[in-house]
Amino acid sequence: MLERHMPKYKPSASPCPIGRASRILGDRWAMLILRDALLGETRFDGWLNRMPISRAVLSDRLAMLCKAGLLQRDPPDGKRALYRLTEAGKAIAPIYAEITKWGDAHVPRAPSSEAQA
Amino acid sequence: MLERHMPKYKPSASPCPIGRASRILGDRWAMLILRDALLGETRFDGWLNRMPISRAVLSDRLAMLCKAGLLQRDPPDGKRALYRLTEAGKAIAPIYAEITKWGDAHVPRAPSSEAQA
DNA sequence: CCATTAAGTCTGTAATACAGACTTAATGCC
DNA sequence: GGCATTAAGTCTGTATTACAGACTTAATGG
Repeated sequence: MLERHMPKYKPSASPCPIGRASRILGDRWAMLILRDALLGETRFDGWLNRMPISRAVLSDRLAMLCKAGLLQRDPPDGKRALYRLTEAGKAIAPIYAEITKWGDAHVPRAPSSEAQA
Repeated sequence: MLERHMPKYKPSASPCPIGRASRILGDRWAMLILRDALLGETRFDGWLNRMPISRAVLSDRLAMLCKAGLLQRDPPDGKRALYRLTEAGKAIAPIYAEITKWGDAHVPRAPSSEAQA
């Protein structure tokens, strides 16, 4: 059991709330995991099927989001767990509403190939 | 002139605006660069002095944000350039307002050591 | 009790990040 | 014009992180 990734989430001491938030939200997979959590996803394999993320990275990001206090693992250990949004996690909904507005208005879809998550 | 980084910004074909936006905003440095751009920063060395980012990565992210249409380099080539927010770039302000509210309410500051960007 | 499945870990390889030195062109000053 | 300064990078070598995909382990269902 070599603990190869341990950093997970290191909180920031920045006085700027965006600086602190960027440690959590400033990651492509974390943003997508939280989007699906807001849509009701709670299972490891659920996220795995929704987006092209590897098991190792999903495991890492879920642990990060738990440590940062946005998700809660239930039960805390063992295999068949649910990941649920905490109050802090649910509170990102307004951020996602604004990102949705902005993305719709200003980030055009790439022509084609395969549409990904 | 080995062009070692060329990917820069690859737009997403996802129908979900958050999926598309995550290619741009889902990066710690991009979030911080845009924050400072909203506060008026326009120069390469300005960002370099405001946050502990390396020159190579700053160069890469500014190019990405230009390619994604949030910043405009002026002049397009040459040395002493200004990076200015485009309309799409300025339009992220409401997102940052929500992140600020959320960060203030739900992301506590780490105890101490050095406060970073 | 046994098969299945959910939630991981492990291994090797490829990509990215980093610090810090180096380069090159525009600017200011005389 | 000539020359120092500075702004905006690139280059090199090393360390971290990501990735695909096989393997492991424990809970569940019958």
